[in-house]
Amino acid sequence: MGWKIGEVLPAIKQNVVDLISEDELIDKLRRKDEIVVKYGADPSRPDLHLGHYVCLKKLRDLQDIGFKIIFIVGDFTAMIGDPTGRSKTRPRLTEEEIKENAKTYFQQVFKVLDGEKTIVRYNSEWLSKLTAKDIIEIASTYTVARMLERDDFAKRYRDNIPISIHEFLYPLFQGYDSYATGADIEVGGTDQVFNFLVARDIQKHFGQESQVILTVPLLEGTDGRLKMSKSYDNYIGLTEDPENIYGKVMSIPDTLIKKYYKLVLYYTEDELLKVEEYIKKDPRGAKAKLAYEIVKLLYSDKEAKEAEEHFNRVFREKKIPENIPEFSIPAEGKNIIEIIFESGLVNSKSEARRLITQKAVRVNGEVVTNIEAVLKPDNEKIIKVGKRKFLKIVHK
RNA sequence: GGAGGGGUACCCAAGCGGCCAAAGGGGCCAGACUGUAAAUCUGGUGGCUCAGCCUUCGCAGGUUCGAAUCCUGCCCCCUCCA
Repeated sequence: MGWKIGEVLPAIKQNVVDLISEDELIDKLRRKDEIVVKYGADPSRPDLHLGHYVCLKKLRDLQDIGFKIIFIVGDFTAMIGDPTGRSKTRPRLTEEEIKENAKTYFQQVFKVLDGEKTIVRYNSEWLSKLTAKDIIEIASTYTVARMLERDDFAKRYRDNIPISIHEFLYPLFQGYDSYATGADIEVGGTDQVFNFLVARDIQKHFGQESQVILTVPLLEGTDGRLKMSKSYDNYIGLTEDPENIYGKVMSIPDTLIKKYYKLVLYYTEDELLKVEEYIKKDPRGAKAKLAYEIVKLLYSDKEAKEAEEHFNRVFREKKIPENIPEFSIPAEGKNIIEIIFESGLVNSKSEARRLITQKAVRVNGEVVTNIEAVLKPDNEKIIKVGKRKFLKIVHK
């Protein structure tokens, strides 16, 4: 069949940071009819966010070109548990939990990738069969000095923060995954370059052609500083409801607007020039359009419209939202603190008390100042806590 | 294996017998100002039956009227030597 390199290459390179190396890629395209693309996923965290989307989108590009996507679920490492960092041991997952996570995982993944054409493999298939002898052979391909080149290892070593021996094994096993699947290309975020390079050496060691590395930029989260991640709580989840996605996009700093247009909406350079003008003229408008388009991308035009209407209603016009969770109280009434605690709006009664003291709680628009206040379900009452938590009081 | 240093709240980090629910910073929450932007200012940030009480300073005991602070044992981390 043969690839039209002139057409394929620009598509491959769009929104890519590292391509190691272009020559090798071209060489592979010339020689091979089937190009295997590997993507590794961590099943211990099944919630995907926009940061993952950037990567998945790139995989989709490659899938549309006609490459074969192999999606590897890292169930083996998830079962062992990877205590990266100081004292936090990652949860060890059982087989059932992994299967369960994988299910929700792929519901999200196949919003972007074509499920029919994607091959899913679990790395326990081959990793659990390795013998001590095999593992020593794999480990011998790398030196401690080279391992310490990895950014986070280097930093921890320098700062006297412990590094466990087995942590050195993970990059090696990831590399072995590439060998086991015969990967021609591996795709991931820029923070993966080191691991991907290890894979090249391991493939070579076992007499296989080295994979080409393709990395996409990391997307900063809603705080505008750190990469989007669940543990920084700055993420926009792919399965969050439209209202939340819209709201969260609206809360990103202006400096990020263009990047989101580029990486999530895949605007071309020409289009981005226009976006830049738009941002300069009307930053809020540019961001609202971004929020709209992202919801549309993940859901539909209809839901994007609704999310926008909801947002404008609640945050611009300061009106109450259309759908408010209800909480029933008995006819004789109930203390305000108990209401907002028991309904789950806050985590403790102390917190409820604090918020009232800070004038953050309103009933029908009136600031509540009295901690002792008792509400009765006689007429319609809407409680508002902070900027975005609402509760409707109903009779039991 | 030997010698020394260290484990404090979400994170970093002070405290080293009572005035410590524990300084300071970051983060986070709330309020003001806004465009749910940035910047800035203010307050808050263990729990509860909240002017009081209860639980927290690696874990378990002990000394004391009283311990995060002193003693003993254990666990973990770091550095140097081997």
